Amino acid sequence: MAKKSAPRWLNPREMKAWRSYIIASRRLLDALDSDLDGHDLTMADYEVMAQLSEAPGRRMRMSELAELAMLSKSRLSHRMKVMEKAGWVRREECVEDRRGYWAVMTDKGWKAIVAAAPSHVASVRKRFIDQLSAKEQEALAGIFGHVTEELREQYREEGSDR
Amino acid sequence: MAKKSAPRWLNPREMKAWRSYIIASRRLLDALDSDLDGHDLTMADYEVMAQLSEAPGRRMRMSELAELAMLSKSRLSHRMKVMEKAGWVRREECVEDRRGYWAVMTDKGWKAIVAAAPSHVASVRKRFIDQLSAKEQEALAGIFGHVTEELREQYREEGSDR
DNA sequence: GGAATCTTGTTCAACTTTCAACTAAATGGT
DNA sequence: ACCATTTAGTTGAAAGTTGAACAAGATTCC
Repeated sequence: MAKKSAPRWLNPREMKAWRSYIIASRRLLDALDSDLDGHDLTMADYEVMAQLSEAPGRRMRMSELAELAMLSKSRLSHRMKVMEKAGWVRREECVEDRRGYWAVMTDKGWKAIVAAAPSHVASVRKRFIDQLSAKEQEALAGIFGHVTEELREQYREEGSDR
Repeated sequence: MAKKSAPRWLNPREMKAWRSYIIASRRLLDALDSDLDGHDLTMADYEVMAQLSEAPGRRMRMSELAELAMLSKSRLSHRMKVMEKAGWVRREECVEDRRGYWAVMTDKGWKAIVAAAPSHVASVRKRFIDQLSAKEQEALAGIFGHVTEELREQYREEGSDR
């Protein structure tokens, strides 16, 4: 990336945008994670459980779940083992594609996520969403929607050669 | 947190702001990290090196460095061991406070960060900053500056009892 | 001066994540 | 039908992270 040519450093405005973004993000994510402590969940595990809870039948193929929760297959596999031990999920062999498995949320898992959700949402509100005006929320959605879109496009362009 | 009372779920606008923010952030950070691969650096290590490179004499006390790079002391300690082995930094006993150490950037470390910086900045630009208009950059700085400020305040309030 | 307390930084053990290797089943072309 | 390739998912080892416990030096306060 950027093999030659004089580097264009960030000007003060750009630098301020970038720094305040990463600093706030790290602190925010840390705070949200630590708010979840009481429920024996990390943000990543919460995300897995939340996605699964919304799937029809509260079940989903491992790959799809990994995709939605933005985890590698390997990572999901390891986390599932832990959550399975905790009795929150179960894995079921998939009949249609016998290489695959279903991740299935158990009743206990459902109870756990239902118990955690209100406090997590409250935490997201308090630390972030309620700090923003409606206008700011819309601006944010616009900005980050665009960033994701662009990343996807860049990925398509570079995708092969990285 | 939020012991009782009906949970206020996120409305669509709020949800969209929140989701697009975390999704974009995860993908963005992943992309930036993978752009750094070629320099044998992670974002966290880059941050450590960058901070150190800007300190007077390119040296800083471990605690201060941990603070600025937003790492726990333990984590920094471990990373330093790795970077020391790579010859990028050195630890020196501190005379003024004999419990402490100086993290000192070596010439080799300086060369490494100088080599990595242009491509990292280019990557931040391409993936993020250059995607934003000046107005958006300012909006972002405002929003996240405020979030950090508020988190700091919340921490002061809760700080003791968590 | 000295006991209690705080701070600095490391270490150990437990846990989590990554990366590459692997099995087994599905798909596709000929 | 057959072989090559792709896809689903797991595994094991190595690397990274966390958090509590710790040693040793600083500070405070009497």
